[in-house]
Amino acid sequence: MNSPRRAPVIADVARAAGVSVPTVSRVLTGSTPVSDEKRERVLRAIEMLGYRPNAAARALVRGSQPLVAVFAGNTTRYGYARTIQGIEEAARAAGRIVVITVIESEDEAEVRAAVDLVLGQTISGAIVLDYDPQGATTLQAIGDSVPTVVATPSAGYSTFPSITMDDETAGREATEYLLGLGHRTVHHIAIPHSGGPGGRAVGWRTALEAAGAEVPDIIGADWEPMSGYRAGQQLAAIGDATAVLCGNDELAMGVARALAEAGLRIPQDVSIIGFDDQPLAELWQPALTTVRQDFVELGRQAYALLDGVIARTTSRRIERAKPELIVRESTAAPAPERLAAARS
Amino acid sequence: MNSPRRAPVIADVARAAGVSVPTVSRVLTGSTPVSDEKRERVLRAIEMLGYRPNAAARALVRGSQPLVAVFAGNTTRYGYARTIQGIEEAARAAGRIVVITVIESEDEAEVRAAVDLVLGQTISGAIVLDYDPQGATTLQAIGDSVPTVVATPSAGYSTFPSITMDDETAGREATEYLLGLGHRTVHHIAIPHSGGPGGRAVGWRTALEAAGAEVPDIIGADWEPMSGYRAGQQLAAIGDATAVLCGNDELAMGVARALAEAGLRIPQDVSIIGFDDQPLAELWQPALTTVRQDFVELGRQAYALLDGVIARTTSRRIERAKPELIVRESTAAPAPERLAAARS
DNA sequence: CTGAAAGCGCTTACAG
DNA sequence: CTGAAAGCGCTTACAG
Repeated sequence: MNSPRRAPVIADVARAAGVSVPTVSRVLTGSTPVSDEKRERVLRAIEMLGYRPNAAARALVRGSQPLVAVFAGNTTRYGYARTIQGIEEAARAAGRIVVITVIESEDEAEVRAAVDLVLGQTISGAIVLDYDPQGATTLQAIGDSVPTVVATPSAGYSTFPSITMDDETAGREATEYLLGLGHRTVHHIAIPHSGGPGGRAVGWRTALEAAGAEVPDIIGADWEPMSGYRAGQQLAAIGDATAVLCGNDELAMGVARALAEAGLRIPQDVSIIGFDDQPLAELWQPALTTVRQDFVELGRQAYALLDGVIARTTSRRIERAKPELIVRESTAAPAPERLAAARS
Repeated sequence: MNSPRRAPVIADVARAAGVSVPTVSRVLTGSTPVSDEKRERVLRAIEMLGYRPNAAARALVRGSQPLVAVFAGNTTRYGYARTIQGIEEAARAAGRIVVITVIESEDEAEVRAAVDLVLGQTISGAIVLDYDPQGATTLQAIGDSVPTVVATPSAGYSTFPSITMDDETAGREATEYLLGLGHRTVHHIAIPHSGGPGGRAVGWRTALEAAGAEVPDIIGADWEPMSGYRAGQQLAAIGDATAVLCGNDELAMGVARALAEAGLRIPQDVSIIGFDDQPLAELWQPALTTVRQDFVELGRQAYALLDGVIARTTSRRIERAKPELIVRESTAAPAPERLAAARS
């Protein structure tokens, strides 16, 4: 049942249908009219033989395959996974298939090897998920060899057409919300590389400075919940923190657990805001206030942009997907006694 | 910076190096020895021109591309995402790239369209993630057109070479553990399609029957936490439940929230076991007892198996990845008063 | 509308 | 070790 035999080729179809090879090709591509009678015969032969055009041969003459390459630092973290989902959906709907490559390190040789492997394919275009430093290295390795588009959380300085989420505004608004609740300042537990231009940390700092609030040191973390847990322990040790903005929801959950273990109540003692609104955020106890990001839509837009770039209809348009603050149970005005304690 | 120009072809390299085209091909493939001097010249020309072999041309003569297709019902859910991660890692290490296609529905025409799109490519092989009913439909659409392997949670009856997790044993052991703690019976909140041969529900039922325990009706759910929440509300309404085995961790978390809202304590009133050990499970409060599944490893094994099938070294070997029960805080012996209440 | 011819960029025998 | 030739399976002008 699973031992491949020689697949039929276009000549087999032509023979079976009693027409020439180009005629079969014409009914396949629809490029030129074909008489109803011959078309019928061809279609029947295709059906009978189970013929499928050889994409490699087609690509060789056409110059490209209906392949779109996605380069990502990761495929399982929430933002990446969702963006990829959006890209795949849009690509499939457009009749293109997506090859996905994980760029694990920033090492130039490794990046180049991974990129070359893919660029050896006659792909139609590439989408780079520029959520981390590998993104820039990848873009450099791709160069101008293929139409390329980038999806990025922060409005960087990329020369490539790109779709960005407005992370800076998101960070600013979340911080302003907390400040508006009466918090003296807001701590920030950051995912890696979010301090660059247009990043969350920039918006957070801007809001703090505009309000004349003290700007605490950023507590660094990675993307994993356990890292948030450790950051939460640091935060608890600070003692006077009443509000914290976390780089993603997993971090926020880790922080929440660490604070709870330290005897702090959420939101009475400390308010927490996450980022992403992943499915568990609303079920967490207390339900997480968070900045929702529509990654699936970002992915769809990235595909659409690439489509335009390939067709040369668009070039360097920058779209922005708007993040949205979802207020739930993990944020509140600071308790007066906690504020007083902090003051002392 | 992003406008492609004509890419150099092998003839350009040959000309620049002052050798014939086949000689360039020989240094590229290493199929036949080439004099050091010419090899040097060729390598230099390749470097200078930035030449990359055209994979479509290569595929046309070789009959296949270094492409492995992955068909999955979903790319973002924990098990799927992790399995895909394992496949991608292994494939990249072996110099193959992976195209991923989501099969959304069971509709035969849709499945066939998606499969045909991919099979049109001269791929080396395919891996089907048979975690849902689409899996079977996909396998049928692929037929014997290409070397194919399946990764599945339950030891089904597939005629394709496959890697399975031993879901039945996992379900049985988790249930036995709960029974051993003193619970009278164990409820089951099931993800879709887990009741088939080799499935979790089978192991659960087996353990219950072996212990002479009552077998409660299965509460159906999907994979999302909110669905677990609703199932948890149903469970709370039952009143006498003291233990529940959930089809995945997200479900377990939803259940936990619903039970907590109903005033039930975990684990004093109700013990909960999840499935997967996703990263948040250990941070949940109380930390979730769960059945850990190594999906990344499952993915790697699936790739290795496919590799063997392509090379005709292996054929229908069945591997089993062993799930492991991780005991944490969400399970305990039932409280005597709760047992008494249940009895009345 | 339709067939014969050429060509896409490579690799693989075939002769040396 | 190396070049000239053929061929992989398609599509695209070119003539009718």
